[in-house]
Parts: sequence; structure tokens; C-alpha cells
Amino acid sequence: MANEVEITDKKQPAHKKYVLKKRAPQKTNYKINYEQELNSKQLEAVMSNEGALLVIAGAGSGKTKTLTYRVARLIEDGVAPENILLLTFTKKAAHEMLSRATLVLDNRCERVAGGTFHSFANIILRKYASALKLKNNYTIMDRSDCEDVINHIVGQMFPKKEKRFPKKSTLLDMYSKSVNKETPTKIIIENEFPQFEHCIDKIIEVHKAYVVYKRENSILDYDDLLLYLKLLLENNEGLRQKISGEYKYIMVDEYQDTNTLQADVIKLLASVHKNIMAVGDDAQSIYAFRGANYKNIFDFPKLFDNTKIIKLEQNYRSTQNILELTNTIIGKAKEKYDKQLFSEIVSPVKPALICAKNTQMEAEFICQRILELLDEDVELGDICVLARNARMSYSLEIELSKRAIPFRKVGGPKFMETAHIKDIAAHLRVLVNPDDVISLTRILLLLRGIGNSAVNNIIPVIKGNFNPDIKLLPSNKMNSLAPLLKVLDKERSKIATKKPSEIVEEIIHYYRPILKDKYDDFSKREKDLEHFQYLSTQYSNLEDFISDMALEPPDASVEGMYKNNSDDDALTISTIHSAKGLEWDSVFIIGAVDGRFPSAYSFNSEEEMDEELRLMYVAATRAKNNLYITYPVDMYDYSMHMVLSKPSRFLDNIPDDILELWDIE
DNA sequence: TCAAGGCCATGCTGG
DNA sequence: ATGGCCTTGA
Repeated sequence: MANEVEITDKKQPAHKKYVLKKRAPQKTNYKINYEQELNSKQLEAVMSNEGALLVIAGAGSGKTKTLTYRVARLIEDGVAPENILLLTFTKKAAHEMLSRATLVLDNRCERVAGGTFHSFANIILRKYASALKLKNNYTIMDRSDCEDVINHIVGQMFPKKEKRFPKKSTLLDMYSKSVNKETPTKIIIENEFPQFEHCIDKIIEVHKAYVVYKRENSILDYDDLLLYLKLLLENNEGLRQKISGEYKYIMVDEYQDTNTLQADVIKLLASVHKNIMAVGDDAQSIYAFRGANYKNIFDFPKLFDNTKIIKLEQNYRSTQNILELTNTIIGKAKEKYDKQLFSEIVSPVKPALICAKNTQMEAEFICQRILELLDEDVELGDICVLARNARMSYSLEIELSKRAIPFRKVGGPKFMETAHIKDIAAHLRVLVNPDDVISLTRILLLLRGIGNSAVNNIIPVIKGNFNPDIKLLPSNKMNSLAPLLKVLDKERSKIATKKPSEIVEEIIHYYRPILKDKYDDFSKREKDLEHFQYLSTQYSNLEDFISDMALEPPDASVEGMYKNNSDDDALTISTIHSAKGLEWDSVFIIGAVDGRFPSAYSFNSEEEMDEELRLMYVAATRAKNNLYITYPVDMYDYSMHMVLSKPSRFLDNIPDDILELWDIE
């Protein structure tokens, strides 16, 4: 909206020059008093309209608030919610922002299009799959499925074992980086996996076969979702116009963790109108292992001409004492960051570094300190324990259970990745997509008497045709195969009419005997099946259910934690990666022992060490008032054959007026 | 020849 | 707790 219009007098001398005055924002017409609730920088971002805008937002500087209020402000100015696209890192972040926007404005905000890049890509691709010659019932594979496919391909191409050939997960890392960084596999291997240069040709051959395999079987992995979205937008002028026109205002959160493929998608999405607002913090980039590059954020102005840049530097979250520590930490990076956050929140309490004799004592300290915090009127839901990886909290989880302190765990091994849940999901996938050979293989291998070679004979016959009367194996093997075919045949015909939860129920009923046969601890796993069934009741379409479970898998399966969704009064245990963007009154960072955090595997790479450092920075900046960093000194490291006993090097030589040192007696 | 069970080593973070 | 590898058993 141009506020200033000048009628020029160049060619029309007879006309009088009339200047429209700049209108002050019409605050009286807004329901929200933006000027009062935001600082000047935030306000500038919220009030900006057309064009590209980059907001560099330090930790706790009101990034979420800025995004939330901009959504509200656009809607107040008459933009249809459906025309706004909010891309975030997790679905949860999108939901949180939109419900906050709903609180400050009204429920129109719920209609804003939002979610992760991947879920957005999925929505668009299901709609326009045919433009890419793709079936729209394609399966989305999670990581372990992809690994199975790769293993299958390697086994076919090189029946004899190759010497020092990368493991399936390493292969997948290479391919994924190649796609996300838009760099040939060859270069990725040379730069990041030089130990495998000797078999570079074979690795590339496997990659090609992997791509073909996915195409032939209507399978997409996470990277394909982004890649195909890019191709769709790139190669279909008409569709690009249409989609870009639909999403007239685009906002991207956590821009520092996007990769070049995502940057391309954004560029294409905004190609028609260039109304794009990106928000991020280069000092909080922690996803390099997934192809993200914190430098991406500085390249944003290269994607869009005349990018306006706004910096948010005042922190509203943490005490100044905590910020003094975090400023010191980030100051240790090899690559320098322009970060000196300040806060007006004053408190006498200082962050503390606590040495524990072992993980047991570390756990006891945390439990005791938590109980003291509760006495100081901190709520349990306002306390979080952060760890570099999910395993580090095992001792603590035991201690918490002993003391009956409720907790929920975020990050780490996924519910959907547990073997029994994958088994059930594989049955459902075969129902939706009978071409899904990987899932079919998985469910056949569950049967007694059927192994790899039998599977290879069976699949060509039953692919897409689950006739239970077929006779293709000796009768003893048919006895285990027939019940499977029967249930698949029966449910396949009802896929369109039955509720997903009813189909899941039938599959679980069929699968339960297999579960009991396969696992000694089946009763615990049976509870997971019940939970899975419960999740399915939230859906009216089986395909949506399966896609969602792949794109936004529910948190780790922790016994007894299921029904506590509404129970906010529990301690949070989280990986640092999963704590991105969140905040708590009191934060414990555990396992801060050198060799684990930073991990010893990062020692010889400056870039990886910087990423570990940023991770520590992200962890420490989650805390509002109390920050405790603990480390046990009895950790044995198998790879280095030594006991780890020093605190994280990121906390070395920090004066004790910034970081207090505690010993446990 | 194929399936199944046992044993050993172990690199995490996630859509 | 899990995948990879080897041995055993049918």
C-alpha cells in the first residue's frame, strides 16, 4: 500500500500537483494495540507489508511474538487467512503461533496455512502429483524404511560383501546431503566422507538405483518431498503462478536451519509477489548434519532484491546473569557472531556448573534441586532437563520414577520407529499402496517359515493381489501366509468405507499373536499398540493418518506417559534439538562432559565444534531464571578408551562471577 | 538352501 | 536396545 502518491507534472503541466500525506497507522481501527505491545523493531517487522524482509532475531528477543503479531496484523488489515503461509520447523511451532495469534486476535488465525516445509510439500504434491507423473497415493518413508531400501539395493547389486563399504545409514546421509545441499554425491563424498573415496563409483551407482527404485514403487523420502515440490514449481509456470498467488504472504521461521533446497523452494513460492518474511538467528543454527548452513541466512538478501533487514537484540526471556554466560559461550566460536544480547531482567541468582561423581549422583542432585524449586513456587511444567542426546537421561529417568516425579520426554527414539509399531504401520501402508514392496517385505518376514528367498518368490505374485486362495508355496508355509492374505484382502476392499481406527483394530487383532511370539516383553508393547489405535481415531482417512505419522511422529514411547497430553504439570526431559524455540523458568543441562558434549567425534573439525558450541548456546538460552549445568566424571568412552572427567570445554576458563562452581557433598 | 537363533559391538541430533 | 554377522538346524 503506497501511502504517498505524487502526481507528476512532467507531461501534464496543466495539472495541479497534489500530495497525499503519509497516513499514521490507524491504530484506532486495530483491535490490537501494536505500538504498546511491541518494541520499535518488532513493530517495524509487524507493520511491514510488501517485499522481502529478513528479521535477525537473537534468542528470546520476541521472534515468536513478532511472527504471531504479524499474522494477526495482516488479518486485521483484511488479508484472508488462507492467503498467509507460515512455514515452521515443527508442526507444533506452527500450532503454537497460530493459537497465540488466535488469543490476541480471533479464530480467523486458525485458518492460516502453516506447518513444516515437508508437510506443506506433502499437501501440494498430493494435489498436483499428476503434473510430476507421480501417483498421489505415494508412500512417505521414514529414515529406517529408506535404510531398508538401500540395504535391499546394495544386496542386489553387490551380493558379495564389499570391503569397507559404507553402512546403510551412512549411505543415506550422503544421498540426503547431496539432495539438500544441491551438490553432486561425488563432491559430498570428497568433502565430507573422504574415507569412502575408494568406492565412490559404487556409492553413486547405488544412489542412482535408489532413485529409480523409489520412482518405480511410488515411494518418497523426506528429501523427495522438498525436491519434487521444487521441480513442480520450477517446471510448471502455470502452477507456480497459481500456488504463489494463493499464498500471498509467506513467513519462514528458523531460517538459519534451512538448506539451499528449501531456499530455492521459498524463492519459487514467492516468485509472483515477493512478499516474504524470514526470521532466524545465525547463532542458533544446529542442523548442519541435515544439510543446513547458518550462512544461508546471510544469502537471503541475494535471493530477493531490496531485502529489508531488521535486528532484534533485546532479550526478554533471561536474566542478565544468564546472558553474560551465554554471551561468553558464543564468544568462543571460531566463526564470530555479531551477538551481544542484553536484558533488563535483574536477579541475584547466577548460573552454576555442578560436578557430580557419577550419573547417579547427577540424577540425585537434579531431583533434589527440582523439589527445592517446587518449594520456591516454580511449577514442575516450568522446569526442563536438556541433554545432548536422549540416552543421557536414563539414570535420571529411573531416579525420577523412584521419587514419583512425573515427566515427559521429547526427542530421541521415536514411537513410530519401534519395531512393533513399524510392523502395524507396514500393514496399513500395504493396504494404501500395494506397490510398497518394502512394507510388504517387512510384513512377510514376520511370518514363520518365510525368509528372504521365500519373500522374493512371493512378492511378484501377490503384489496388488491378495487373493487368499492362491497356492504358491508348500502347504506348511501357506499356513502362515494365508491369514495375512486374508486380512489384507478383506481390509483392502474396505479402505474407503471403514474408519481408519477400525482398520487398525483389525490389523492389531491379526498381529497380536505375532507380537506375543516375537517379543518377550509383549505386554509393554501391547500398550503401544493401544496408543497407536487411539491416535488413529483422530483421523477420518487412512492415508492422512499414515502420512502424518511419518511427517510428525508422536514423541518417544515412555510407559505411562500417553494420557498426560493435557497434564502440563510434568517435568520436561528433552534433547537440545527438540527444545529449539522453547523456554522454561529453570533449565538443567546434563551430561556436559567433554567428549560427550562436545562429542569426541567432532573434535577434529572446526565446523562441527562450532555447531556443538551453538548447541550449548541454544541450550543455555532456554532458561529464564535458573540455569544449572551438570557433568558426571565417571563416563567411560569406548572409542577413546578413557574415562571422561572434564567439564565441556565450552565452559572452560569462565570466571566464577559468571558461572558458579558447585561440588556435591 | 533357507530360516532362525545367538552373540557381539555400539555415532547422536530429526522432518 | 538393535543391527550385523555367524552358526546351527531342518
